[in-house]
Amino acid sequence: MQSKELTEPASGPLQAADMRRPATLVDVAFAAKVSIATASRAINGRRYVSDDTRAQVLRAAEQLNFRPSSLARGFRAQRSQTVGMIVPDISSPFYAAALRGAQHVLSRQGYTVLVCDTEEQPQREREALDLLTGQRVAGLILAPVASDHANLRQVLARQPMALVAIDNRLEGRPTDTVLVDNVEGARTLTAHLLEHGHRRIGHISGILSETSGADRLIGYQQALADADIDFDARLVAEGDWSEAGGYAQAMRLLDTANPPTAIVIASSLMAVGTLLALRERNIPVPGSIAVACFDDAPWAPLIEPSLTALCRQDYALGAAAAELILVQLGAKTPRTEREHRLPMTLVVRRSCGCNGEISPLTQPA
Amino acid sequence: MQSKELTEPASGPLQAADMRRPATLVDVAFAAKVSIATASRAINGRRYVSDDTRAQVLRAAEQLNFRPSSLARGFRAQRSQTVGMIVPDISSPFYAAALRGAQHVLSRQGYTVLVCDTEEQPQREREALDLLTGQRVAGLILAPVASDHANLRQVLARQPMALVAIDNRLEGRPTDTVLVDNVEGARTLTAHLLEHGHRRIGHISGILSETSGADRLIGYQQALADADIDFDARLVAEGDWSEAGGYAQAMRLLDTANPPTAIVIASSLMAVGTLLALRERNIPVPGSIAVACFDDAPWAPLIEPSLTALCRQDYALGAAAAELILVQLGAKTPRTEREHRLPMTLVVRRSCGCNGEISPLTQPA
DNA sequence: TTGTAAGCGTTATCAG
DNA sequence: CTGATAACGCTTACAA
Repeated sequence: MQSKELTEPASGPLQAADMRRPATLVDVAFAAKVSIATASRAINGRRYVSDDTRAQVLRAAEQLNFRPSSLARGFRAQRSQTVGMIVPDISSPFYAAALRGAQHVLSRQGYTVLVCDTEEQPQREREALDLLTGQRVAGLILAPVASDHANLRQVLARQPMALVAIDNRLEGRPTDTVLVDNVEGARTLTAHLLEHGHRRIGHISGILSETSGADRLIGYQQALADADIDFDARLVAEGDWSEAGGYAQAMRLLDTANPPTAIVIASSLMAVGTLLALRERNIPVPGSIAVACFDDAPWAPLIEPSLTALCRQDYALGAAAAELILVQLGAKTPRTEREHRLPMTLVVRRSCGCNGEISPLTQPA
Repeated sequence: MQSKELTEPASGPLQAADMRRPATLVDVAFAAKVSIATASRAINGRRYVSDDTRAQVLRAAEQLNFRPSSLARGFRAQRSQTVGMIVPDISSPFYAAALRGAQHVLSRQGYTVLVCDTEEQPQREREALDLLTGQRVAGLILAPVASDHANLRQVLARQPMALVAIDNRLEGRPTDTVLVDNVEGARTLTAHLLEHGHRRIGHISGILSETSGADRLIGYQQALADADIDFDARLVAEGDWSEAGGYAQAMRLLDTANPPTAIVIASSLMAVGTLLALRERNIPVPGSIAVACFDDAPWAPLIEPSLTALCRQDYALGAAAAELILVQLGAKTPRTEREHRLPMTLVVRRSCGCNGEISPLTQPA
């Protein structure tokens, strides 16, 4: 008795393209003179639609500029075509590149990426989690800062959601994880400085409560052990990844009774701080103190002296995390490991004491 | 006759917190022994709810770990609490910082940010627009690359949506826009090199079909005109913002009959390319050729010679764009201009010929 | 092959 | 102040 009203949009059929309301499936069905079900099937490329009908519907959709509402779809599916990404600082080149990689992979499968920048605050990490939970994201790529993940566990208990940790391991919960091979990287850097003949090698570490920071320290210790050198805790200064932190910790090491002749630094930003400290003290690099660090950057070959650094593949890291999300969501992708550990490559320049060349470009795209 | 079934969730009341389905308003209402309508009012802090009832509802919500579904809300409102951001390269420090600024402002108002990276391809810009349109984003922050915005206009005709352009003007359509003062910046750089006594100043420009590239060229020309110097088109080489482009265009300028004695470069990345070219040719900087560029970077003080550059406030740019979105959405925010032109400040270092100091830090946070 | 109708969670309208 | 109910756009059993 009311089938006419049902197929016809409340505000009348769409005739002009300048209507103030996005076209809906009802509009399309009406224009193509079919039922909504048929229109839906045609749009989604399902079987059991005659070629004629399909063409008709697609033409109508085209004409009306129809864009299926992801909101309605997600609402019905109880899950949005959306993946959240929570990072401590999206303006950091590492996370920005990782985001790019993730977004590249995900957008190809029709997902969009919701970014949340926690500004390094656990409080904001919790807020972000709530926000994304409310959005019913299908998956979450998380670069954890807070070590307390009670609320994360709580959320996941009620919300089935693909989860991949990046950069740091998520302790206390088996989770797909993508990170760089921090232990091996630190071994490589330290071993390289050992090859230059250094025996008193310092380490400006990252934040040690983060697994990446801890792992880098472990690698440094392993390399020393491999060379039969006793570990001296006085040669380790805990930084906070930042340039200012690197500066401060470098000063601390320089002010010890017996300063190192070489330093392994856990980030290039801290290396910059260190170089500034050394410059201030008029200590020649690599002459009096050699330096090698993590996290190569585009400017590493240009500074004085050019930085010997480990190159990480941030884009690949984000892309790998996204792939893992897709795997968990059952999308079509190759099966992958539980913990991806991406290798890093040493880019030898001059700060370590080598005669590094002047290379025009540094990081692979 | 069925009110019992309606207030009680289909799968039975929620008792344990480990249910496999997020709590809904129905669950909360049931637990608080009120109607869904009342529960909704209580949750949303609306009037006409007794304090007792409200407390009861909030307690139930808390217990059940209730997170209102943004999907359902958005679906009902025909608009998500979401703002899209389309940029050509999110791993570029400028866009990354702008994203951070935007996300900071928007998340404080309960919005989340959907990022799309177009990888500089107009095709992907169109796809991103479709994706975000489907998501029924409330607003869109767009850093345009494609000059053809026909489809954008088409989309906007049917979808009411807050829109703010950043970085480049969106020609042919009055749009809120936030950009840096490109003309003034180029004038400043050029004038500074003029003060050093240079009369033959070249320009490695950005992409001239983008308004930022065009404006920078205009500023360069204006400064020359102000100094009564005739414009010589042979001194302008159109780059593409990239390091490789800067290298190539620098070589081109060097290979002309009468090379410039100073160069204004439209981006720091291109300046790096230029410096590498000059180094390759053994041309001392600033001795034989002085250099000054746009887009200061953290590593600018560390390279050899340290770069004289214009500092842009990317974070502020993103934040301003977000504010404009909020204004358009009628949220509570101060009224703002139609076109924001953020000033840039000249950071004098050594590549221009000044005796720039070694500053420990560069960019303001 | 096509059509009908239920239902996803929320808010708004209207009746009590 | 509170409760019942319709509606938002879409997918999907199920019916034809």
